[in-house]
Amino acid sequence: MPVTIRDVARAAGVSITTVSHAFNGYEDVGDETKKRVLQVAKDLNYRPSRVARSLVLQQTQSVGLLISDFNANPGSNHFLFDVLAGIHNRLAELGYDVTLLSTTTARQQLISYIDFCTERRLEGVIVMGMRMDDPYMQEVADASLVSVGIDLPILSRHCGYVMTDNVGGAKQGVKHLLSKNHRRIGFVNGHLHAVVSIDRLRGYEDALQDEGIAVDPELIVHSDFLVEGGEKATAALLERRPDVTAIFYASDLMALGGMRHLQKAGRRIPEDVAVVGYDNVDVGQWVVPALTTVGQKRYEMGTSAAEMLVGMLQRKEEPRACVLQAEMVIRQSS
Amino acid sequence: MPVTIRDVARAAGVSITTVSHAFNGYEDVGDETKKRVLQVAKDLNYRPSRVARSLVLQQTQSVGLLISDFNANPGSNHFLFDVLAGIHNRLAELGYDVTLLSTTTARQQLISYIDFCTERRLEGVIVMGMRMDDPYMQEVADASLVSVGIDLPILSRHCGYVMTDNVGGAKQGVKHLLSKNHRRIGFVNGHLHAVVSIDRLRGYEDALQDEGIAVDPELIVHSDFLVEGGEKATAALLERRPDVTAIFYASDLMALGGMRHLQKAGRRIPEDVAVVGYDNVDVGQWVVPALTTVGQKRYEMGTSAAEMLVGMLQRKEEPRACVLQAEMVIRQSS
DNA sequence: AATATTACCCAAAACGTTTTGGAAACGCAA
DNA sequence: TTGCGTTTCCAAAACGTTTTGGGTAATATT
Repeated sequence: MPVTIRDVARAAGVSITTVSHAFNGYEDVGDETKKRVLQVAKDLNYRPSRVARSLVLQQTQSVGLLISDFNANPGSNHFLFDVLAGIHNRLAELGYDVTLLSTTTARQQLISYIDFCTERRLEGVIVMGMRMDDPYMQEVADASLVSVGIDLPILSRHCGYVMTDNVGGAKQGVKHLLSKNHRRIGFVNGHLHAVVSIDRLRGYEDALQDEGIAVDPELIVHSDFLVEGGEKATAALLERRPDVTAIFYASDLMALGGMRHLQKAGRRIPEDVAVVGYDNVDVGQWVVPALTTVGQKRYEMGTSAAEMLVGMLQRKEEPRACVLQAEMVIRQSS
Repeated sequence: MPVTIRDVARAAGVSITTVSHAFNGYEDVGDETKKRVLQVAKDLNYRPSRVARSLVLQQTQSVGLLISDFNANPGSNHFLFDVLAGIHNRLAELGYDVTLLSTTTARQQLISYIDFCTERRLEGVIVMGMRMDDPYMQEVADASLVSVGIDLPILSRHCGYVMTDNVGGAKQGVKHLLSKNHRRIGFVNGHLHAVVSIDRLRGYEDALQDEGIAVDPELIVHSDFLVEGGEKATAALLERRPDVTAIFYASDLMALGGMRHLQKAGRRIPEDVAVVGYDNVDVGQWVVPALTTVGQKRYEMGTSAAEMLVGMLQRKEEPRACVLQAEMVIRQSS
């Protein structure tokens, strides 16, 4: 149905070789014929088939975007979408197509994500929204497929990653609190099998130690990154140490839950207890008081991942770890 | 580099025809050979090339997902992401790949989105996040490419759409307010060149008329769907009609802005002024008081769009308008 | 014994490109 | 005349599949 290079060749009275050459900037086609071919092609609305092109060139110029399980990440959609936008836009600029792929897809069809990619001859893949304990992690780790992970610190022969500096970010958040003269600062962390939790704990400890303050284990409590969890964790923390003057949360959602509990318990924010979250979710600017938080450069994470991937693809660059700085967003809760 | 059907054929000592037949469920291959071929294929890690397959079959089994300009929709990311998840998941189940595409991509490379799709031999396209006055709209309208729009009420020979019932939704929102005995209900609408604004106005009017209440033009004010706009519009409305007892907003963001102003102005919510929004953004459940709103079934919009598209593709179904019911989410602000 | 049927298998063409290795035509120098 | 460079063009192979239209041998039917 669609018009082929052969149609153009026939209509212009030349060979398909000539048409191909005219399109691809070869020098061995006369000015006169070149103009004619191009005109005919335009008239016929000719568009070269990428699939035929991919077949002969043995490269598809397209990469996969693996988003783990789409619905498994409630509350982090804003994050994923911004990163996705960055990935797509940069990749488009660089001439690559991006094909969506989720682990549910693969599971539904009982196919590994590697198989999915090789069938489609995807040249690389960017992975995001995946937890370290996801069974697919092993696959991306050992794969010979070129890949870069978002917030997945695995570095291997063909696999780089980009993430934000979580220890630095947490450190900034706590330092901010310290600068407001808080000394008994609670920390509500996420579960410890998440990489970010470990790093943020490090940042928390580092900030205190820089100031010569001993880390008090009673001030640290673990939760699950979500609102309810933050609420309960805050209750537990207040029970144990009613004298905290500030709480640093490893996620905004937990901070939101925490603020809810604090307000119920009659503590004013920030006068009685200051609150700092982590993630810079949209919600943060609409709660009262607006939430101080440390945010990630989401869009930039996407563009960086895109650039790293094509670097590995085109210039055979080594996979590396790209860590971006976090950015403090100071609002009214602290 | 990757292993081809020829490699398998050679290793199994059969022709490529036989390998192809063995893989595709033909009956004319012996049990013995079939088993051998499959085993060899597995050993060699053979994966049939989709691009070769697409070329000969003349169909790619993949569709485009056009997201207008990615960054042009601040605040509606959550919406787009959920829809995207629905689209992708359903499409994957139905055996289609989805390729990302934004109008910025096309603009960058000075290529129309139609050309983008035909070059890649995409079989159809789902369009979302686009405004009716976007210059690309004309293209999707006259395109011969099979397509379905999200929240884009254009119906043509090859083009269907899915959207939520905005007049019904607005009607529900206002009826809810009426049921709480409010009689002077303000309406902060979006700009009128957005289709949804016109429908929501209709719903507002219908609800009042059903109750025998005259529509008072002084109670209606236009804004821009965003927070600041809602804030100003609310100020203007209160100025003009200080006696309103409830306000219905055409977007949650405007409602958020409105609540901010109301609280500044010393009006209690919902005691003095009840508030109902539209969209069910995540934020809504975290502000105090939590925002009553009318929401769209975002994920379901995605799956519906996916189903409509493959219906048109595979069963030659006629393009149709699929309108989903809105759902009231009642919280504390009303 | 001849013929029809069945069960397996395969060669070759096709899909729409790119690229290689010339060929034809021409001008120019020997 | 011959030989040689240029310029402009093209035929054919290749990419990895699917599908058509057989073919061969063994078995069943007459």
